[in-house]
Amino acid sequence: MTMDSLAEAADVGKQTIYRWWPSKAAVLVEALTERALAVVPTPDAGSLRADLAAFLTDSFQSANVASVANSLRAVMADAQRDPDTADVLRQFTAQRRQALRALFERGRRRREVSGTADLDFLVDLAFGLLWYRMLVRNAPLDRRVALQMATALADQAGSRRPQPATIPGGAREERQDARSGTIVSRYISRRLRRSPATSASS
Amino acid sequence: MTMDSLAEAADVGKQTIYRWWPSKAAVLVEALTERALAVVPTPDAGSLRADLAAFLTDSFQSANVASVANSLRAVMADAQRDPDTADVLRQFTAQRRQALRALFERGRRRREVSGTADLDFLVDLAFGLLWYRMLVRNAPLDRRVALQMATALADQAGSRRPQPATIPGGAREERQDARSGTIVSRYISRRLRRSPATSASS
DNA sequence: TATTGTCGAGACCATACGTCTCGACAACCG
DNA sequence: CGGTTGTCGAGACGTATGGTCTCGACAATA
Repeated sequence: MTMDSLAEAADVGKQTIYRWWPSKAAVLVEALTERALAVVPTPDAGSLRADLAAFLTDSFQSANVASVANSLRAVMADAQRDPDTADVLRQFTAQRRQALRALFERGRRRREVSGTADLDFLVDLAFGLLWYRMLVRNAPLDRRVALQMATALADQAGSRRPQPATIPGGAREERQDARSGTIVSRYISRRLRRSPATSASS
Repeated sequence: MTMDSLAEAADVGKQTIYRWWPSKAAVLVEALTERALAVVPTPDAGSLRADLAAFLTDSFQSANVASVANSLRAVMADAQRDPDTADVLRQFTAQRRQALRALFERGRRRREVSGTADLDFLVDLAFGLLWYRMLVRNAPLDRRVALQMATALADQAGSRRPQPATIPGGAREERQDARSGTIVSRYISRRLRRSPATSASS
């Protein structure tokens, strides 16, 4: 997924790509957005579970197409280093979350979703598993899992359990470490100080 | 999170780090593993939900410490480019999943978990949301969310709903695209062919 | 005092994003 | 028909970063 290989595959100069798009992430996300909108529509399937099953089946199937998954993985990786890429990724994921959230809101109008259900939480459950398995590659993302997810989400959405109240003093921001250095540099110092010969020198 | 900055922060030469660890990912994961084992124990809290609440509260809290989250994000990003880093990350996540899975298995002995519950699915729900919010940074990972997750997981684990059968022809492997090039290079070609002046040249 | 092994420092190589330059070519204009 | 302008493909270049290599310094030991 390098820009050189993309330019060569598209038979254009690298500079031409940068003439029309501001960054690598912009191109990837634009192509992915177009595909997502084309492939994963949200017709009314009659029930919340059926809506979810259709959306998730299509989404999971896209995650099984190598070049789609590779593009998503590349954007996610770059987003961890470049704030601009992170912004682009956030816009893309917000759009995808909104598409799924709309299904829950439709279900709410059908009285299939309880008034206390936390839709953001449920949406992130779905995309969380999708991204986790796509990034870690520890388990498949097949149709069975999509249906399982649809059932679990519809079940949770309908349950009338009260949500826990927001804790007043809850730490929302990332806390910077108190002591100097990161946990890693401190770990390195400590590990080397204590008889480095016993270290994991595999 | 560059190796130069880590070496400087630890007051050692870069080569010294590479003398005792095979790669950057190895150092990060070793430090993270030590911290995870030290900070997130798994005592028996009496019930499945209480066990989950303790584990998830601690895990989410760690994800709110900047240097821990940054290290995890760096390993995840590098794993998408380097197969060796991917292996190290898979070992780390497998260990974390096993720790959480053990809580469900304890719950199963307590008859709090139904025999048909898919523990791998439930475990990936939890870590999926944790990683998703840590990587995308779209919503907080506070104690309220941890408790919400504990409730939802305990609920799903106890439900006696039959799991969908595995689809026989389910595509487990990533399919390589049929046509040549990736969806991105094809998108670039198409977009530039059709009046590039109308493109998103923001 | 001489030998040996590890250390810190920094040069070095490879990769990849993004920029800059240059010659070619097509469209348009006088 | 010939000149101007703007975009194109190709590729050199700058920068950042992971990982390797080299070298002088120093500590332990005989």
